Amino acid sequence: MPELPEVEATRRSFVDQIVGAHIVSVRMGKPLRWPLGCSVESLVGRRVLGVRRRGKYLLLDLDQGLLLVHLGMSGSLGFFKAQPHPGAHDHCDVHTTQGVLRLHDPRRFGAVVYAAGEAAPAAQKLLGKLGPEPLEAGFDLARFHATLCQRRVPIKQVLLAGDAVVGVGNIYASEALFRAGIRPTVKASNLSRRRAEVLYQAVREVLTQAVEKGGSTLRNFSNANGEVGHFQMQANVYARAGQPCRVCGTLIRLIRQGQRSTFFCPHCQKS
DNA sequence: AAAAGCCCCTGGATGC
DNA sequence: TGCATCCAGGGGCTTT
Repeated sequence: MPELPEVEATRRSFVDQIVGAHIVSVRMGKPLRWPLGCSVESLVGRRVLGVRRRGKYLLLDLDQGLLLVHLGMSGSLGFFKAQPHPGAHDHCDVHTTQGVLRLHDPRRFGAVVYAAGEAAPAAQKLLGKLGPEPLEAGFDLARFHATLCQRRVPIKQVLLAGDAVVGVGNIYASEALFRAGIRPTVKASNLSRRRAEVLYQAVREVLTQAVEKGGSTLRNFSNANGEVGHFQMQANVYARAGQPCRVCGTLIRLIRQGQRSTFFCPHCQKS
């Protein structure tokens, strides 16, 4: 369940260690969600110029092309100075002159994809339809509200869809709606401009706090240095069904929306 | 164009 | 103790 905060925490945990490194070799394990899109040999000798994040994707900029990394829902990256023996769920090792970047992903919903450039079809297929970044200046309230107005489905599902805003997954959608005092079942197009603004701010605040806490570690997420996140300790609703709301004491409820669980407080999120 | 459902995968929890 | 079943869910894809 890596969402924006977990992906950003991961990025920060290894960017300084890998920048400037040259790729020595690449080992792929079992098939991931998508094929690499190039031969491993063709990556040898390339230099890592930087690591960026777009939504839940990490972009490793190379001196020629880039690697798109997605953690899926069970993926995590590790950066090791010495080469560790690969385990059963280590499906991609990028050996560099400064260490080994490893993707560990038991469920293999993750992916490592090569693209010749950000505008290349391989990259555009994954990045082309992504909405605005919530923590950047380009996240525009008017545009956010306009997108909500077009959607007749529950607001929770719009937050997950990735066109109004990127990086919000199942945990932070529930948390942001709690913070905004909005019931997850409300039709997105029914939200007033004022309530859209409250939600817009709530999304930014929740994600910002989560990034500061290093993300959430519910099962086994850790950043590239093996450090876990701590935001789950302050989750108000996620995974708290049947427990009292931290604000009003009402029992947190669990419902299903689009085959996913949603948590909310019936009292704090009346409509 | 929007919406709903499918499907990829495996570890962990639950039930008998 | 063991086996079957269910659930977790990101997100592209297909179908309605």
